Amino acid sequence: MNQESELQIFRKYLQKKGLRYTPEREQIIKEIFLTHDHFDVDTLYLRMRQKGLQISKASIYRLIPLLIEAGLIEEVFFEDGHMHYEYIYGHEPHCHLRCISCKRIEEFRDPHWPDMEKMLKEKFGYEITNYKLEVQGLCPACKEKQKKE
Amino acid sequence: MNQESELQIFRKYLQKKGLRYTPEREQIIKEIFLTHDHFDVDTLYLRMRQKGLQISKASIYRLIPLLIEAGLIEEVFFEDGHMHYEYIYGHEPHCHLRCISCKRIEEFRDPHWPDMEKMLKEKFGYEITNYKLEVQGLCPACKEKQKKE
DNA sequence: TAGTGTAATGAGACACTTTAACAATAATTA
DNA sequence: TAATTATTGTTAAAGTGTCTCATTACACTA
Repeated sequence: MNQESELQIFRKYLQKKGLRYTPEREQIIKEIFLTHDHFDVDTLYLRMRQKGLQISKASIYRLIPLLIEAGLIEEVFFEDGHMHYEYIYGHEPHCHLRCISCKRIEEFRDPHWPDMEKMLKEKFGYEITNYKLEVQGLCPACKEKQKKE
Repeated sequence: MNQESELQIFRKYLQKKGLRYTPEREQIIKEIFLTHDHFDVDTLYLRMRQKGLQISKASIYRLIPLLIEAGLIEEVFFEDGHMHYEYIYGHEPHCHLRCISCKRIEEFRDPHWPDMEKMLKEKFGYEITNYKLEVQGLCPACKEKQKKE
């Protein structure tokens, strides 16, 4: 791929803000970018500890708003008492379809989004920065299970 | 209007579940339905206290999942460390457009939702129960303000 | 009407996530 | 080198939401 790497993006962002690129931040970011998946602070923290990386939770919490502002990650939903995040840079924008029974999450593209964005810009005058579409329902498997009961 | 009242809906729901319709629950529900607006637990609690209605927070917290399951309210977004809810029964389904600067929230209809719902049913086999579309951006006023700076 | 079982309540304790304060440390700048 | 500023880990604190528990209210039956 010929797009800028996440680290480059982030270093530029820090530089612009007069902030520092520290070893701790690098380790956290690399860990996040390793899986390119949903994550939350606690599992990220534990995963790093298991690898022997000793980073305090506070540093993770402090890093998250920076990564969000740099456009690398995004809040996706609040569940089980804490926020879940998602790596987004270089990913196709997508929506979440979650089963209310088994909690499984599938991703899908919203083909209408470009139209919607245009409408919101024209009709409401907004400068759109991001959007989040979350659909809840029963997945096929859980639907079957409910029938049998 | 000739639709069932919220209280009727809720009483039916309780009956079906073998739960009880208590004065406390009635007071909370009436307070929620009074404004038909977004709310969170703490402000609802304080509002009731100011009116001299003494309801414990625990009762509000306990009631919320019931109201959600009865289809009367919905979680709308998590902000400032707590969840915000919205009365939905009898309301046109709508989406939220929020300004990241002034926090103002506007509502709009998503004309593409019926198509999307159909697609998700057919392509993913889901039985859809609800959807939440939240768009963030800069409102016209804040956009102007930023230009001047 | 009395008795029994279940649900609901308020109060407070509790668990948990996230933020803040602080002193120590590292990087940057003059 | 000295001064400044950002960052870190630790610890404390704030805040939300859940749980426990004793008590109360209700529904049902005898």
